[in-house]
Amino acid sequence: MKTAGREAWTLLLDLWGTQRSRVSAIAGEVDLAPRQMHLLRLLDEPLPMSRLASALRCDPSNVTGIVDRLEERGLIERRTAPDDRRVKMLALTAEGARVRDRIRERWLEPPEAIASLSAKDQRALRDVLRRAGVSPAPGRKGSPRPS
Amino acid sequence: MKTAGREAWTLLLDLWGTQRSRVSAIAGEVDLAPRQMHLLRLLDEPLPMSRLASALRCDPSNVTGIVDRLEERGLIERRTAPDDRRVKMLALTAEGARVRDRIRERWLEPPEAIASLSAKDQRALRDVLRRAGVSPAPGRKGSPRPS
DNA sequence: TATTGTTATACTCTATAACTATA
DNA sequence: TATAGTTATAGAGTATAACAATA
Repeated sequence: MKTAGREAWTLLLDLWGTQRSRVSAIAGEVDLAPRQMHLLRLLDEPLPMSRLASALRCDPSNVTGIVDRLEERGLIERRTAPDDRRVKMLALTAEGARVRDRIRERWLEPPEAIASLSAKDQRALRDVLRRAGVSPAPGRKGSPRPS
Repeated sequence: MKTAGREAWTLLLDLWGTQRSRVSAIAGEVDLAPRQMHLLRLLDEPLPMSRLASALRCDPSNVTGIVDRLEERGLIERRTAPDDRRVKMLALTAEGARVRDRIRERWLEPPEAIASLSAKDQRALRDVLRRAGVSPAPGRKGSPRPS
């Protein structure tokens, strides 16, 4: 009964496992630590630091350090929000946007296991996952599950 | 053309993103740090430390510390291999096996997004992923892609 | 009073390089 | 010489709690 769901999940976890090396590899290519790479990857429009903390699913106090290092590298900058001077908006510099684009390009490239599927299987996979109603991380466009 | 594969991959990454909180949650339930939880999760038969390093995809020097903490907690023990006295086999204690079982039970429980799919969709997902030929992590049984 | 971000603290994870004890 | 594991080191991520500035 639930067997198919459980096996599907196990296979997803295995596929996920192979991605650990990918994260290090991509981070290494742009000479950033993994979390710094992820923060940059998630940034489009300027966002308050608190939003990044929830996108990265970590405590807000961590974001301070990650942002410090990205700012030292000249990839992002902190801008005090005009309407509420407590919040700081994180904005990409021109260089930061270039690095982010490079990260995304690599990040969104499907791994061999997915790329080698037949076109039909790829469509089937996409359709099932759409129906699974996964909500994208904050900072990304996309339509969450209909209510 | 490649659009379906790319969208499928994006959806998988989103689903993956939701698992970060799950890891912390499960680790918290058994009062272990995330990597300690993962090492325990991967252990069945006694394995040399080097095998765990590759299963965890990290440098062997890290395994020393992770194992130290698990050993202090009485969850695993180091046994010198009789045939090659350089290698240390990691073996679960009785308590370690109990904790590992609890971790696995939670770990293999499909998240809401998968569990709420129709039985038909779950089977379709499983079948496509089987065809994707993902190899499981070392230390697990399972048939890798047929050659 | 409540909230945003920072700091201080203590711990864990990380890779690199040098070391040991075996082989 | 080569390999399995350790130690030392330095840097990064992690949550908690206390704090400043602002609301």
